[in-house]
Amino acid sequence: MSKPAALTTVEPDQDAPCCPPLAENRIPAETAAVLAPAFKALGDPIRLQLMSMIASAPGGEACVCDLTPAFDLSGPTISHHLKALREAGLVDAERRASWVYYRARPGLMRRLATLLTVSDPDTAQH
Amino acid sequence: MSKPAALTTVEPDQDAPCCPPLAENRIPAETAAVLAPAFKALGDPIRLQLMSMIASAPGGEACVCDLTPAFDLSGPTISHHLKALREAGLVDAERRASWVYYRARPGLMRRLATLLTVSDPDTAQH
DNA sequence: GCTCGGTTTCGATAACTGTCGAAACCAAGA
DNA sequence: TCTTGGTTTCGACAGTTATCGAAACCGAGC
Repeated sequence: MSKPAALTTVEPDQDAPCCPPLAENRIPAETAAVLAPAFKALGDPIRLQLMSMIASAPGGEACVCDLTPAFDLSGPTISHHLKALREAGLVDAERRASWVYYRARPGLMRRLATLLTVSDPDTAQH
Repeated sequence: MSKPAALTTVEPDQDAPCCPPLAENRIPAETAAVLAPAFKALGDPIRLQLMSMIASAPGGEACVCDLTPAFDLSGPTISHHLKALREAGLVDAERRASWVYYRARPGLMRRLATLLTVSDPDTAQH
């Protein structure tokens, strides 16, 4: 590994063919291994809020300089959480001038949402 | 605490009014604090598979005796993971005769799915 | 009541995570 | 080039988690 110059976005098979809901078929171990890290990344209140702030930001992107002061945490700690979201493939980072902007990657989010989809009890047809 | 007789199902505000998608409004800290533990519970490959096996089981319920041998892990370890899902409010457990059956709680799952919903790029109207 | 099979709890241990301050890095401007 | 402000990385520490074997628990059946 030749020092990938920071801000790398690891993407866990971002564009894989989308998965049927969790409740329809037993998901294979490989799929679980790929998707669990994304849920794990969302499994922290700070990261969940960060994700929401980024995804709901006007223009679809949020500056770290806006994210950091929204929490009672140090800069390094916020950076650490953002890195976790990045490595989970949930967000992308881009540096422009002095600031770094984060943007949500809807692909994986959509895949997770589909996985959790539960058939409506009324329209269910097992 | 007077020994709650095992198999307690802690439910994190299961029937709270459902939340708008993560990408539409910045979610408040309280909501994040309530929902993050559920994502965290799904953030482990074993638990994700367990959840899938339970939710997709015929009749909507799965016996621990069927779940345990599906993994190369000890009984106590599987029980530990099931407890995590229980405490996250994702599943319910019921003992019938000698066996314990697990059943998915669709309410919270639906809430999580809604939270992750991303508006389709085509039909988006920001 | 005693035993037995299934399941959970307990106690221990190794590995991981969240947090911080210090240091390094990077782009902009003086 | 030097400084400055924004961001990430490093190193450390406390708290949490995954895993196991042993022990306890709980119904069923003898």
